[in-house]
Amino acid sequence: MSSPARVRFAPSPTGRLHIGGARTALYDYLLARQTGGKFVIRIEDTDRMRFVPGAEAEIYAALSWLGMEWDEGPDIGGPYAPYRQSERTEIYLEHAKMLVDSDHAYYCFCTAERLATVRKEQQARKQAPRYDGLCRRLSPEEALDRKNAGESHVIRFKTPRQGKTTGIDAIRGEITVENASLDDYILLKSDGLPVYHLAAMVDDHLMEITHVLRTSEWLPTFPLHVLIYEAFDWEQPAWVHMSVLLNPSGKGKLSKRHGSGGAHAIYPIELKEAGYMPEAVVNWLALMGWSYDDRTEFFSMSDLIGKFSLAKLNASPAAVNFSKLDHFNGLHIRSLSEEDLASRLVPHFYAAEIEVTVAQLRPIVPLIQERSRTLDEAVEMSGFFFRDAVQPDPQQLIGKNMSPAESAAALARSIEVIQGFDRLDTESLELSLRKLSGDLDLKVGQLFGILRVAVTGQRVSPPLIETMEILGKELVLERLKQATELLESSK
RNA sequence: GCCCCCAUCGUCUAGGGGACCAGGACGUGGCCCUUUCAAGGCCAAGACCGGGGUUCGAAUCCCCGUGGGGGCACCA
Repeated sequence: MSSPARVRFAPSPTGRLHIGGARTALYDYLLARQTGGKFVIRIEDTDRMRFVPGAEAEIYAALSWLGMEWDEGPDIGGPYAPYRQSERTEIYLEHAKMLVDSDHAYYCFCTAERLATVRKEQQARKQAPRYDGLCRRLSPEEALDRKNAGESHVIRFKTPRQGKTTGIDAIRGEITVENASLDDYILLKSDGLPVYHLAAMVDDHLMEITHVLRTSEWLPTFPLHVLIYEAFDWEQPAWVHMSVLLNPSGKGKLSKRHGSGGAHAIYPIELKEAGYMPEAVVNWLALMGWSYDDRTEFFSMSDLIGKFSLAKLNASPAAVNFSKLDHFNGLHIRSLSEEDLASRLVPHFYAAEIEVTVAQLRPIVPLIQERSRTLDEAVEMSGFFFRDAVQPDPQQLIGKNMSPAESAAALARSIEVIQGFDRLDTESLELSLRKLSGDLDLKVGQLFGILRVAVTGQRVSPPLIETMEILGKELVLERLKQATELLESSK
């Protein structure tokens, strides 16, 4: 184990937390827990225009649901508070001024309009859009005068015009760019608030972040960040640029909605509502861009904490595969205790307007645990247990290769057989019904199929005999009779 | 247009010069089991982007091409 890592998840509250962000947070969390370090949350809310109320709350909710507890953050504080960038504005201003004083940055008075014009001209000339350096040439005295006169200004980084800058990425090694390809990026906006390039660097340093995990979208400006650290004469953290998540088609960055036919949720909170379990989502997310070996794929959070390693992170982008999430969810459902599964099912039954208790659910859990891939699927399959009545499709009450009359007769004979029981017990009930199918010269599947639809109202259900036992003699007879009538009246 | 990154089955990946006529998983197809659906078991199809090097030897190293992704805001 390496020395304790201080890692931060630093989302901006501009929208909902999606699975890409959740995966970044997961790797942060794993690294922190594995090394006995700290997992901190920092909210990067320096963009007032894009601020979305409620976004921060959902970030917390999603991380909590996924099982990642943080050690420091805006809501719980910590030794490096405040953790919300909008509450740290003086710090950034102070640091921006430090860079001006050391000649690593300068005041710029260009208006947005001028910049737009310059950019347009450059693009027309097929040149890379970049600041033309007008204010970089101002003398410090003149700049200070204009600034003191109250002229609106920003602070720009004085990117070296010559040479190259190299940064070390933990996944890919050296990343080198020509400084000339970098811009004199704005560090502090005219509203006095910092931009990511300044705020994140300052905070990462001040908060003593040891590993910066972010997506590869930051690779192009990575050398700039290295330069900023150098300008402050700070020690570089370990830089880790993870690959981005792609749409299932492999075309383009993961976007809000997509789908071949149906759309899948890309927000953890929606996944939760759709019946996926946090353990499965974590397992699934962990494997998008990271792997352990050539065969192990089932991981609990504590497995991951033990086995995660930056060295096994993959540099190439990964297309999201939702059918694999279904698979993992099934795996995790099956790994739960029956008691646990029952209690997790309760809210999903409520969502389907079926009010049940864990105790009521307990007996049916063994019947559905092996055959459900999502919690919602389990509800769909077993909802009939708790509904007052079922509505079978008359067409489905007709057995395979059978006439309606033959089906009705089979139903009638089944009723007789069941009436002979004091209480339904699986062993003898199965024996009796199998015998009946022989007597009727039917295949077991034909008879059971009819009974299944009659009793559950569904073609797909848990095993028939066990289902009947749980339903009980009275209810089974009632539904069987109802089905018979349905068959008669639809002739 | 410029810059950066990436490149193994449809998808996620193992592989870091000989152990590879390339392994696992999802998905797909088939079979078995079977009261439906699952689960489980077995089997099958399915990939090293192309071209040059380096080397006795390249999926693995280098170069070029191509393809894909990302970035080029007073967003993050």
